Amino acid sequence: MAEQENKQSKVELATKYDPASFETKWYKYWEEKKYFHAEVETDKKPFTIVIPPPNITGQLHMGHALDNTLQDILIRWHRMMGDNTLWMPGYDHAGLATQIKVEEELKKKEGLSRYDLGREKFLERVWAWKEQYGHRIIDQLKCLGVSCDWDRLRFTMDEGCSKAVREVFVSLYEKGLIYRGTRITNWCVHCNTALSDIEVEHKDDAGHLWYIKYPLAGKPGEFLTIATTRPETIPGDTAVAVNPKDKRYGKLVGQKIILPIMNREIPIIADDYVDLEFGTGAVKITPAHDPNDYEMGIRQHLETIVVIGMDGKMTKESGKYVGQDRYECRKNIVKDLDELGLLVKVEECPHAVGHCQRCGNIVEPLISTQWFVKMQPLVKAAVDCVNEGKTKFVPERFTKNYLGWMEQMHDWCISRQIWWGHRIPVWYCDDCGEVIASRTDITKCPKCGGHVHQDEDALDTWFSSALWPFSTMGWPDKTPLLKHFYPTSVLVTGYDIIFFWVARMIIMGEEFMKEVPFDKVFIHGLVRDEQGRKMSKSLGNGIDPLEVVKKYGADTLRFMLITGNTPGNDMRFYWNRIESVRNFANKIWNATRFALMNMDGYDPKAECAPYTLADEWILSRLQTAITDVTSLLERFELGEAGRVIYDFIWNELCDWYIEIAKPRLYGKETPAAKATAQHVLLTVLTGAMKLLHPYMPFITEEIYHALPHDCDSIMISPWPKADAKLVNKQSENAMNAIMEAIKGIRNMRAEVNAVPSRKVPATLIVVPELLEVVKNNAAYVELLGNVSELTILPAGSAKPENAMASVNTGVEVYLPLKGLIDVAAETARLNKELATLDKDFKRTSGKLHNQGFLAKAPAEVVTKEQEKLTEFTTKIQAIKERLTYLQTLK
RNA sequence: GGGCGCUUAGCUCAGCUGGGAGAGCGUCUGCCCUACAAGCAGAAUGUCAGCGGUUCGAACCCGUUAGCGCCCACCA
Repeated sequence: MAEQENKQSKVELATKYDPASFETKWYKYWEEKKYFHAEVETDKKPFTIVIPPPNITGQLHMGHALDNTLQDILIRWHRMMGDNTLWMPGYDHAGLATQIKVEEELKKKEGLSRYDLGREKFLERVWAWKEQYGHRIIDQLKCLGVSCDWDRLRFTMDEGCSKAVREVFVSLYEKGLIYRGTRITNWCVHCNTALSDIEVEHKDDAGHLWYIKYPLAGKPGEFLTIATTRPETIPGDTAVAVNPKDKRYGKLVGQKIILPIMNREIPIIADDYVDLEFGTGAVKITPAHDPNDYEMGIRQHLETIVVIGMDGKMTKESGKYVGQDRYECRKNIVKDLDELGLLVKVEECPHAVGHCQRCGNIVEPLISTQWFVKMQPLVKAAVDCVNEGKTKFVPERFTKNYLGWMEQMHDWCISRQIWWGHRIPVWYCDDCGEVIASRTDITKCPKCGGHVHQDEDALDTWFSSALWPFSTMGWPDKTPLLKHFYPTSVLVTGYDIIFFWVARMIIMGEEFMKEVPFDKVFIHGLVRDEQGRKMSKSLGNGIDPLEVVKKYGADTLRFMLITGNTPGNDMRFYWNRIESVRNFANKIWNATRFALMNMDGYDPKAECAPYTLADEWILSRLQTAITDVTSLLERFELGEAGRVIYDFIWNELCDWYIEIAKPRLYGKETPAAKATAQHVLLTVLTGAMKLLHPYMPFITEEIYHALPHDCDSIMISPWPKADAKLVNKQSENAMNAIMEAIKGIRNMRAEVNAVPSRKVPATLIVVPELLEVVKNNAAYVELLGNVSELTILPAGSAKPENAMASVNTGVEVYLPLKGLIDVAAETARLNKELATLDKDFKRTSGKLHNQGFLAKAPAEVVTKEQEKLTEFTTKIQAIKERLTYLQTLK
């Protein structure tokens, strides 16, 4: 029997948990077995997630690790639940970001700009770059263990996604929801392109407010003082405005001013926009360089003079400043005004200045011709569906964020003056001037047959991202995939891209699918460094997830990222938390080693003895864990669910059950008893591994295979279901009482520094309802309390003399430590306990004497309080008796 | 100018629909006991930011104040 060839017990596990030795192996195994792949199974419930596509420029960072672990947990859990589970992966061409990267490389290696190469050649380079690096992040994701359906890997610029982009663009154009217009927009003079509003980051700059005298025309020596933060735009002024209600300036409206330096006459006008309180109440108007002035220019029919060019340098309209950088010009103009005696004063004026999200340079509002999406008609459906709860944000507070942003959204500038991306599918006829938006490329004008040329610009990257939930599933074709898996179940992403991405997906989903793209939006926070700072390249404080995986394993990183924080909140990365999770993995590892060491002769069909109290208890606890974990996962409380699993494995299974089961497993009882213990241990360990699998896929798979198992992989094994027949509150209560008694013994032993090698006798005095069960399980107390001689007496029995006492629920414990009792210390200890109990007693008793409480509190709460009161009373009485007794020893 | 979040043990954070304050790390004590020293057993430590309210009962709900942080916003 010793050498019986058991398929399961021959697997040897190393003494220490070494994730590197098996993680790669299992990932390959899963891929080979096609476990990640999903086909449409119409008889099953679909569960779908589309990945937030990482950029091809990207390296995996902690944000990705968190985001994808969250998704993987949900995906693996649902797959085990038997759902038809699809995780659609892909990556993003990241237009501007990638272009900048390739341009930098080109500059560095060959000293060339993209213009030197020309569009076609440059794009070849970007595609080459994409081929070389694009897959890097995918491979990195695999190291984390994510179970995406890689057979369906998509790219925002692949044929299908491009087709969807064209369809959406042309369709919106035909509906009049995309238009081309010349207006003031955010312009990055460094990246040389227009930007949408949200690509501009507003940061407070330590600016100045310059007060400048503008001479009144025909009234020598008279001035109107204006205040400005941007003196370099003075050459472009075409008016000075005051508020019509402003009594100070009323009579000046209609008069002219001589624009300093330019010596050009401009009118003084009245406009409600002007704030009476700010500055001097008179404001210079530069329609070409300020969004508000631009609006006013239109209202008031003002001239528009462009003095800052698209390159950020002053134009010839600025006169002598031509060619100067805008900030160089600012200094010079201030200096010149000062010399002219027109500078009144300068004030500190911190104000928000827009910076380019990509390059960090200050964005310039400039007039250019761009393509826009008209948002107002699209917003309503996207707002309604959220208000109606068709899409729910988790945590809920982000709903308000979303709705607030939607309400005040301006039209979306979608054209970019870049080459890498989806080229705008619009052609212009050189002959008749016809503008043609087309789903397919055209070579001549459909109207006059004339020559056509395509719009030079590319689309905002987020335009294609907005279609991701359905473009990846084959839209605009009516595919079975789309029919079955759309809308997706949940979208997992950080709060930082709700506006960029989530909002736009909802808008496009509603418009083109007439359905929300996802039922739930699960929002998480940022991973910060130990000091709470954002991880960034410039700070150099980023921690490479792959480094963590290499040192500690993907499972450890995953579990650490998910636990100990709450959905939607930022978290900090702590190496010591990594270590503590690694210790947890090691704990599991060794518990499994222990189980395997004691599986000799294990036969699942062997005759078993009846369950012991500990068996009933741990099986009952497992059912509770299953119920709790499942319901927490349903509510997206992944951190709490993780904690429940951790506690169950470490504190209940390892600390108590395994210890208690040892004698049976060591064969110190009957073979049937051993078989039972083996069976229960395996059942519970396997159940726990299943619960843990979504969090720690690798170690659980390794262990699953080491133990007797039913499936080829834990990841396709069924998710545990709580068995009501195994829930046993009575056993739990009895076991709790015994555990408390053991703790009492341990506590007292520690007080007197009784070394484990020295066994001590003990006496238990037990209430009637527990007497039987404690007697039957005296062995637990002897074993874990390290007791030599255990005496069990019914309540009311005479208490042992010269003994330390510990009063627990239902069980009093006495350690007769001959001559060892330190009466003073013992008295102090008991007094302290008494004080705590006294407080508890008073609070509980107070409640029970409160008519309001008795009348209004739920019956079960009242009952519970009554039970507590009895407990406290008994304990207090016992302790008091001891104290009296101790007095006699003095 | 709006909106949101946070304030709980020395540190980092949990505490889910109100009903006896928790974890990890750190600290202290004792242990290499045949799964695990990446471990075991035990211990200490909290006016749950302040104030007011609702309630029989508040860390939790409402109001308010303070500190910190974030997001949005076209007042030069």
